[in-house]
Amino acid sequence: MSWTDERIEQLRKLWEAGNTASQIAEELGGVSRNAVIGKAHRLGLQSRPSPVRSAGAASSAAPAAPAAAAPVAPAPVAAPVAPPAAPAPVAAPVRAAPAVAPTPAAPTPAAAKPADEPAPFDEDDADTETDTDAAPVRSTVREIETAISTMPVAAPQPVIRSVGPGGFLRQGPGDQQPPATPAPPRRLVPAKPSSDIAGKTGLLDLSDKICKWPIGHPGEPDFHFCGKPINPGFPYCLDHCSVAYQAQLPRRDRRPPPPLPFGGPRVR
DNA sequence: CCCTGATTCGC
DNA sequence: GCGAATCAGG
Repeated sequence: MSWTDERIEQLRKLWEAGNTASQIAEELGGVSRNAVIGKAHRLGLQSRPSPVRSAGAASSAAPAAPAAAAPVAPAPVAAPVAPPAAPAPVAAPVRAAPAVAPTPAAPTPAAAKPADEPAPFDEDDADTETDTDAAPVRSTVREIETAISTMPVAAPQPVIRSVGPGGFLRQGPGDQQPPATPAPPRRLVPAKPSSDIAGKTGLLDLSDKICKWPIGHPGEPDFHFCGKPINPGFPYCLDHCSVAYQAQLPRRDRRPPPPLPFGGPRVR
């Protein structure tokens, strides 16, 4: 994987936003943490508070700003509650709640990028979670511990929502609980060619004007698509957008996505 | 142990 | 220029 202009730009943004090298590496994909750090330095990106900083104080770069000016890596969970009285107005909450411009206006491709891909087929989550995740769970525990230990005692957690480009409310990390559209219980039914989909939006009826949210599952006799008018710029209607798109979390804080029912986008 | 960023150095 | 290996602090 090479450093294309896009990737360099992405690296710059993420680096300046205060993401760690590991997070950036995962975000970009195809590169290691070291690659990211190396590249960042070659690009002359300003170094950030490093564990190893103190040793060679005078060695190279500027002695890294007086402590107060660098609120860079806030506690994962508690961060956005009290923005530090620091210069940069926007940069603070990056880690816990990615700064998403609340402008409902024209969604730029970048801003419109949802939290990864929408994942309509998610009623399998529970299974996946209990069955397959042994390792991720451990790191999650660690993170929770860290979060707790760094959390202000009994801080009231305000509900923070960011507004997606279409104007819908993104779900916060804490409130993904009730999926707005609970998928119907799965029934295994042998695929039958045509059946009782009369009046419903079938595969062949899809266009870029209507919501492509699947109702039911492929192979079921009444499998069809939502078909309502889309939320402009998105493949789904307003309702389904609010289900499909959630605020971006740092990768390490996410559960691995459920296996896709079809070939995924790309395996890394 | 885990994490982090910085630096080195062979390619 | 690139990035793995290494270093070193938290």
